[in-house]
Amino acid sequence: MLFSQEIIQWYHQNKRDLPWRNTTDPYIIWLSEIILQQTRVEQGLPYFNRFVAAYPTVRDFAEAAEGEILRLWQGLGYYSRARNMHKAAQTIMQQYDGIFPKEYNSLIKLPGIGEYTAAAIASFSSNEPKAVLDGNVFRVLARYFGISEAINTGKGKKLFSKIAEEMLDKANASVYNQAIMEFGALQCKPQSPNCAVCPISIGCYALRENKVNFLPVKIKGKASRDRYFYYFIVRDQDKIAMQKRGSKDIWENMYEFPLIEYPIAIDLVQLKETSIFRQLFGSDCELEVISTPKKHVLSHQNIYASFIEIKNFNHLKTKKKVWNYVFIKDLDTLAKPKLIFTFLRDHIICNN
DNA sequence: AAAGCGGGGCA
DNA sequence: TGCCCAGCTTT
Repeated sequence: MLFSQEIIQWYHQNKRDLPWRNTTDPYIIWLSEIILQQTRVEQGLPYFNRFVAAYPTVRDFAEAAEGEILRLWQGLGYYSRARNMHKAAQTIMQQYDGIFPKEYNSLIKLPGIGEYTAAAIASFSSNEPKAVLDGNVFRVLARYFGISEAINTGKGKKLFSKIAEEMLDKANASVYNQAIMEFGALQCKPQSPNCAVCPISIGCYALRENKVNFLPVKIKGKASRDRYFYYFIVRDQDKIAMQKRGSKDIWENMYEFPLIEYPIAIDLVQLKETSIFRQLFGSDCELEVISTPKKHVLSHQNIYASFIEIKNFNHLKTKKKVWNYVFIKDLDTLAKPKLIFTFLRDHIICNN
């Protein structure tokens, strides 16, 4: 049997029942696809359900506030996805009269939609014959055909893209695309794939040559860099100082406590002597360490975060005019990075 | 072409 | 620990 037909048959027998598979509505499929970028199905599933409930139509999404969307996205990571979705939804209201496009060539122009996502939405919603190429497809193709070209170079992507298009069952693009991804996720897994019961083990290069654990090939990225964050808990009765992060760094537009970032790890005495600390808090307040340096790992950074409460703080004696104080009861309406909302939860300042 | 962007799960 | 996950955008 043909490669594509074997994969499709396997899919019909082994597929998971996932909510976004019961529709051809491109809006719903878009929600699921953006959420699932670089994200496991189990992690994304509860977010998908929340977004469908909160924004049943693309109009609802477009009319929401960015802060509300980010709050719903809180904890999922790669927050530019949420900001780009908001822009895309507004573009669809303006340029497509609120009708979510199904054509690859229209989808690819929307913010946050790249080649993979455009192919996925187009094929799932209207069976347009565009092959998806995600981490699963790279792995299945690399192993089955024995492709040792790296998957994260321009040359490699071009090569794999060509093979993916050749293997696509053009008359059944929707089912085939979902099938090969599901096959990669459940059967041809990164670690310990289930080669013993694989329907395409005959013909698999990697199994034959004992290279399953060496394919696909990926060029390693740069090592993570270390950053040292000193967060300050500044209370004013039933309020607490919060600030919104800017652009060109992690967690854009999300909220955190007043922060001093320092290039190296330092202790409280050194911290109080820094000019930035004096500008923010003066020199006659007391500090109490609430949480000693906690390592927060991102894909490309290690953040060592300390949480320090400022006592006896008189803002009138500093150059900084006023902090943005937020009622503690309103904290849960703000979108915060994981590092911040877990701190709040663990110290019972608010639930999330 | 390479870097930047989260958070979680698993061996 | 290192690697990977239904990748995209910016530099």
